[in-house]
Amino acid sequence: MPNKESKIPNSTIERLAFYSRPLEALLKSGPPIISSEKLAGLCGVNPAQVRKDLAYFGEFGVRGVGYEIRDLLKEIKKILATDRKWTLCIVGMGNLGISLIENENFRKRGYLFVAAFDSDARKTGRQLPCGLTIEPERKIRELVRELDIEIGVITTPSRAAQRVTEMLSAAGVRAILNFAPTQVRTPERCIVENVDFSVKLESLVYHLERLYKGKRSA
Amino acid sequence: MPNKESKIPNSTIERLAFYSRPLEALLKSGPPIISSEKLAGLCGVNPAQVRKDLAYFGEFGVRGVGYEIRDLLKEIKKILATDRKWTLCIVGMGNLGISLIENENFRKRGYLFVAAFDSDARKTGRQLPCGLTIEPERKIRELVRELDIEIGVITTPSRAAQRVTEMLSAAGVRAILNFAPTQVRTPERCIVENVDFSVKLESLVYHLERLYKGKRSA
DNA sequence: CCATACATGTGCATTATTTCACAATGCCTA
DNA sequence: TAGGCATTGTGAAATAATGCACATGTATGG
Repeated sequence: MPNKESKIPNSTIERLAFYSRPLEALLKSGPPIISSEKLAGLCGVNPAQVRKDLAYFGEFGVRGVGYEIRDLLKEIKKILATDRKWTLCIVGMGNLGISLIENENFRKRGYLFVAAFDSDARKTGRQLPCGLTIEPERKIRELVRELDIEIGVITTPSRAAQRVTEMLSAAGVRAILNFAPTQVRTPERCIVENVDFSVKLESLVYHLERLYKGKRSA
Repeated sequence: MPNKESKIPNSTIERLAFYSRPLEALLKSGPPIISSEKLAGLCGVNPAQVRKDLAYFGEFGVRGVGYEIRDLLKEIKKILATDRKWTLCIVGMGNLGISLIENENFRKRGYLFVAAFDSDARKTGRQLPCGLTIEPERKIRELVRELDIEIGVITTPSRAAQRVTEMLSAAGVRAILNFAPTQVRTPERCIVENVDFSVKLESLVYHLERLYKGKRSA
């Protein structure tokens, strides 16, 4: 693995994650080999794209044959660093927070929620179905260190997101997944990814609207 | 508005939605005017990008001055077609489904959930806090027509996503927002947007891992 | 009424990403 | 062991997105 990795598009990384979905499904019930063309078809992308994305990281296929699904999946997981466990905490135990922490998919993929926080005193102390107890926000610092938490997930209202970001990164969290529909600024070396549902919705209605009124522009 | 719109990048559309967040906040408590530089700063993008994104749709600013926040927001909403109400339904009333349907942000932005479906007979008939009753999936066809539902939101497990997509699009839904971590194929003229949390998480851990091991590649 | 300051709108260069198209290469069969 | 088939890996072309830099136009102050 040379330093070819210097400039890998972020979209490649997201696609790798994306490829792994159908691969996992095929692992159970499919043939042992898949071609870039088949995989591309399943993911709705171009076959050359699949090959190029993989080529950034090595040669995983066999010419004239294809990719062994089992191996390919293992390689992708190694690349993405999902071949190990990650410890997470979540801040903001509203409906969304609860749905994430109870979501089996995360656990299955090695993302372990080990702490849950909320600022609301009526919620703290309550035990969740997954076994965790909701802690007050002031314990963030202590627990992040004690439990060696690497990633923080924010599911608070927008107005709290910046404050929580600062608490988390000050406590030593290295990355943040932010569900609040607001841009958070991170001090120093802390990575953020935003997930904003309504941005997707708005992109959807934009396109919808153009379809209604005949696409009479071309 | 000429046919300049023929080839507008999708990223422009998503950014427009993105710009509207800080604008809404500023509307309440800020000055009435903003420059592309300020807005860009708030959104973490390049000022020229902001101007170019807007320029696809018209001239909304005043040279030497900036953009009037109130007007700009109105224009963006017009562009995105969020200046009107949209009717939605949701399929899959697990934790995630509930958190979406109860989310006030959607209602405030004009996205109205008017029906909720689930295939589980233990859930159907139950009334939600928002007032809706969970309906069985077989009523999708009937209710989509009756209530003139334009957008379907899928929060089912992966294995059900494709089936539900087909039911929705057959019933006449024009667009689908899919939260299941799987690629759905839409028959004909139905638009899909996917929201996949774990893809974001995996992109996050990829970058995290590279930071740990010194970025000794450049 | 002119000069100055400021910020937009935009042509163009730059950079990034995607796709094509084909040489390289491993499998299989005879 | 050679020849044919299939599919990868990859340079080079095409396409797309971003950012610069400046001409254009507006407001303001003397």
